[in-house]
Amino acid sequence: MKNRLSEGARAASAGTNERPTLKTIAFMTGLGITTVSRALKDAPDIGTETKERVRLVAAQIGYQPNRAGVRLRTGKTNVISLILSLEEEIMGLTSPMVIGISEVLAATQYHLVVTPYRAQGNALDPVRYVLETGAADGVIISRTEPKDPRVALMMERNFPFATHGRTEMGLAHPYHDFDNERFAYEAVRKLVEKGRKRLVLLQPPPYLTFYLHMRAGFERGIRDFGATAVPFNEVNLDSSLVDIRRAAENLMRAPNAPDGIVSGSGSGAVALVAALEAEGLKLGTHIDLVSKESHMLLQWLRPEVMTMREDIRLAGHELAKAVIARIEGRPPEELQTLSYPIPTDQG
Amino acid sequence: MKNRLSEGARAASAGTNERPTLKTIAFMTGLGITTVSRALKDAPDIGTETKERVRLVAAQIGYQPNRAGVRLRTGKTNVISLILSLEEEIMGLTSPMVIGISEVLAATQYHLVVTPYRAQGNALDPVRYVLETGAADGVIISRTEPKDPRVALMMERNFPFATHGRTEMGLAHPYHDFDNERFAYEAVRKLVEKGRKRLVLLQPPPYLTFYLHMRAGFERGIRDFGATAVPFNEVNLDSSLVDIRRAAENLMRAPNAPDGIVSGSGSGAVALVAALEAEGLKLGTHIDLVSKESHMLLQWLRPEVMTMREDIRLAGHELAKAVIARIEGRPPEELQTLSYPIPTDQG
DNA sequence: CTCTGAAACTGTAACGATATAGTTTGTTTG
DNA sequence: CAAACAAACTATATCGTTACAGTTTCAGAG
Repeated sequence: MKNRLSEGARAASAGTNERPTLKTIAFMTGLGITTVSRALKDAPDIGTETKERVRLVAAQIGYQPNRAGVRLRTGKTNVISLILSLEEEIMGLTSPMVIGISEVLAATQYHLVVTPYRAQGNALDPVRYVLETGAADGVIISRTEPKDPRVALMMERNFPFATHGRTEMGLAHPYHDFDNERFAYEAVRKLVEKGRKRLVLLQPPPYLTFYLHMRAGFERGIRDFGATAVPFNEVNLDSSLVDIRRAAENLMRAPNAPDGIVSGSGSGAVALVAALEAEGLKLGTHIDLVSKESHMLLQWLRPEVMTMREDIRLAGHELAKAVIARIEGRPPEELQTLSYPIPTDQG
Repeated sequence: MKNRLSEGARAASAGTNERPTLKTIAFMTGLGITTVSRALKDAPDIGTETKERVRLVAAQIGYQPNRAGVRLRTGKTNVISLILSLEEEIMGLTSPMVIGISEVLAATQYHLVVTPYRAQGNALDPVRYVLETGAADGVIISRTEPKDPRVALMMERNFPFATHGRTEMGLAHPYHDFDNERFAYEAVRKLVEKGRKRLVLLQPPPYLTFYLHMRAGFERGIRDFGATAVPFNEVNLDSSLVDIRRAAENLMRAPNAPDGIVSGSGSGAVALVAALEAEGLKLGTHIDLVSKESHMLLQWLRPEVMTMREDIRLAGHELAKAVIARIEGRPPEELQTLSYPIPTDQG
């Protein structure tokens, strides 16, 4: 008894600057540490009035559970890991994604840890790291492949995660995706409405799932609206802007050059525009361009380009909510969302 | 003895999937847990051959210290916290900054945690959070003010941090900054060389340190090169693009409109360009524009705009290296770096 | 042959939290 | 009135690591 009292006194009296722990509250309320812990968890075997008192004191002294203590004892990290490709910079998707996720996590106990990997070939490494070290309670990945080994691994281990992009493995998992099929289909429609017939798609690298979607939408559009697809496989959305520009310049000089282009990203469209103009072609006159974009810059500098917005920040919101729901045990089927191209006002 | 043996056996034999701990290694080598811990730390009271053996076994079974254990015992989190404004999205600085920091941290034991805050007025909250909960070993902040309360607080507590941007408090702390004075000075020089005389600056919000720098460079340029400064205080770099555009349109319609503009950011320049063109002005003919930019879009779509690059990814590198060095005890004076505007080839 | 000291190793407690298995108190019941 | 039970609370052990204070062993000194 005397023992506990003096320990408690130390915990409480250091006062001014020491961080309060359960022991501090236990001393202040005269209760046991276990009781305090259980009271704060609203356990059924603690008296109502006691819970009240404990909560009051805890709030008063600004108690916040020590994360290391909880993590060591329970394994719960209260961390969500965003695994991202360092190459993703090119697309500039990182900012709004990080911000979107942060906005949701800010209202929870979760922290966001960014775990990068260098090349597409190493995409599995950070996932393995998280699984092996238990570094997070949940993971968000992007750039999914139809048969994605990361998804396979996490499903097998029953580890909570959400993907930006879908897979095709017959496994239900949480995801958020942009409807690239629809985007490409509508893009073709717009071009054909402008009288364009020979169309090109600046597409994602072929191993990513959304390549399939965008390609499918493009081809469905070609069929439905009666246009012709011109091949353009020398570069893709992961290529450098310089390479895209060069390839596009060659394309436009070739016989049977296209008169309409669909670009899967805003930065890709910038390179395309540069190429077209270098070749002396005028947007809206000789050729038309429809592009997806996630910021507004293209819209402002080249209003002739028809754009459809993809809201990456929203994607961050959805993905964060999905992982958390998954951690809380909600079934994956309920955690799948799709967002649709937002048509931009044409000026 | 028998007791330890059986515990060790459990630790080791679970084998296939349990994560190895010091206990596992202790059992495998026949040593005590303390010895293993000290051996891995290369303590002087452990035999050379023993260290060798321990290291070998540890590597073999892929031992990685449990972060929660270390953190609970020592207080060392192995976390760097990047504190960022959710408003920063506008400028699109977040992507390359996060990536730059990640690239440096990847080679260390540190994880990157992103801690956001909503409005400029709440900038102190996340810093307090980190200090109070010991959530990180070091902090990176941006958008510094001349008298920055965050800097004051962390200096007072002797907490390791680095700032993106300088302060003016007579306190030496690690920072990385872009030389905005030089940028604005050179920008004015370029404009005057083009024959422009009446110049405007789209500047940062006045409470940030780099407002002072950019303003000083601009005014020094005005004096040295013999031009006139036209006031433009209705908007700043934090304003929405729509507001900047509207303000710029008004400005151009006013009597004594400027014939040269310096823009402190690429996205600001986009809004300015849109305004100029809406007013029927042609870049390079009626007016000239010099802008800082961190990506390449402006360069590609409006080569008439003279740009100077700011390498944010490099800033991330420098900041990450600086906090870590500070954590390791290096004096702040040695951890201050400046980067200079990178002139872009004009096409 | 004892003593000293260095080298090499180890047991114990503690960091803060929680799961588990209690204990205490008081009330109900047969 | 004893037995049974529920309500409210608590001691102990544990997660993995490290600081601290030992212990053991052996070589060399006296």
